[in-house]
Amino acid sequence: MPELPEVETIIRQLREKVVGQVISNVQIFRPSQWKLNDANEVPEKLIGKQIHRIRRQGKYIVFDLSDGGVLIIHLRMTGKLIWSDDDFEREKYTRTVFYFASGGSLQFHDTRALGTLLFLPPDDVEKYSPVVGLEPLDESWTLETLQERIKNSKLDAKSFLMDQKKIAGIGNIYASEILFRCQIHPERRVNELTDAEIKSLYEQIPFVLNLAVEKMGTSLGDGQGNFRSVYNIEGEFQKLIRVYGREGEPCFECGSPIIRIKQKGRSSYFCGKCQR
DNA sequence: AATCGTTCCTGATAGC
DNA sequence: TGCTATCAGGAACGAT
Repeated sequence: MPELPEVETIIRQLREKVVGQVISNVQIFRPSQWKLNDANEVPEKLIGKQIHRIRRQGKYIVFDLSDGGVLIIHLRMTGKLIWSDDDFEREKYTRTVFYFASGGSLQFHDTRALGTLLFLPPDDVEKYSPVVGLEPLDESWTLETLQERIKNSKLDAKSFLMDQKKIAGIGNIYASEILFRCQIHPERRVNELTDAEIKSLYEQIPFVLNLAVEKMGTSLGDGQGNFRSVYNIEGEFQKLIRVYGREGEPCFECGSPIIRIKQKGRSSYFCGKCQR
């Protein structure tokens, strides 16, 4: 499932292939995934537009077009963006394909079809922007701003990390991994954390996310959500996973079995001995 | 204003 | 064997 490191990996690879390119065609096989748009009108509005810049906002992929318009894609759980230099076989779950004037195409592939796409013409850009919280890899990431957000929240630590309006980009895998490295129990209320624990979060959140970017993301299991980058290759961070998906297996630090609980309907994995 | 529960979707898996 | 029920997950949405 693409979280910040996976989306960052994707946009870095997309920049090599797509910036400066002009969209020559758009094929839409699942119109319902286009939000706030009549999908029928999307191709004619996008054809001829040049990709000026590609950036990431939380887990959103944002394409800035040369005329001031914006294309926004969110991959949710199973979305993938796969580049092809030449002809390709359209797969069963290819939902939208973007073609480019100087050759090549980008397939939006999404098994569960929960991903979303959105086109904003120049006049509408101001009306809509993905609402995301602190960016852990930006200069705006400071101990003071994190402390302030934590003090004003009654959420448990896991839910706090997952809340995109608090911190942008952390999903289920990295939330568990970060809390393990900070030795914080996922059910602790954030506004009851010690200063040392908040400092640990402040340092470990960008550390873990940066490390995962270096490893080009996490590709776990062989299920629908298994991450692939733009060139259809796996990441390497799964080799560094300490707790996620390891229920019942021994903690690498102390040997006691990793525990799985549900918080807000999501699985959390942690070591009951190492995390307090 | 902050937080909670429901909904979207489909392949894999468990249970009968 | 073949069917049905449940689960996984992020975020928009409406309710509290």
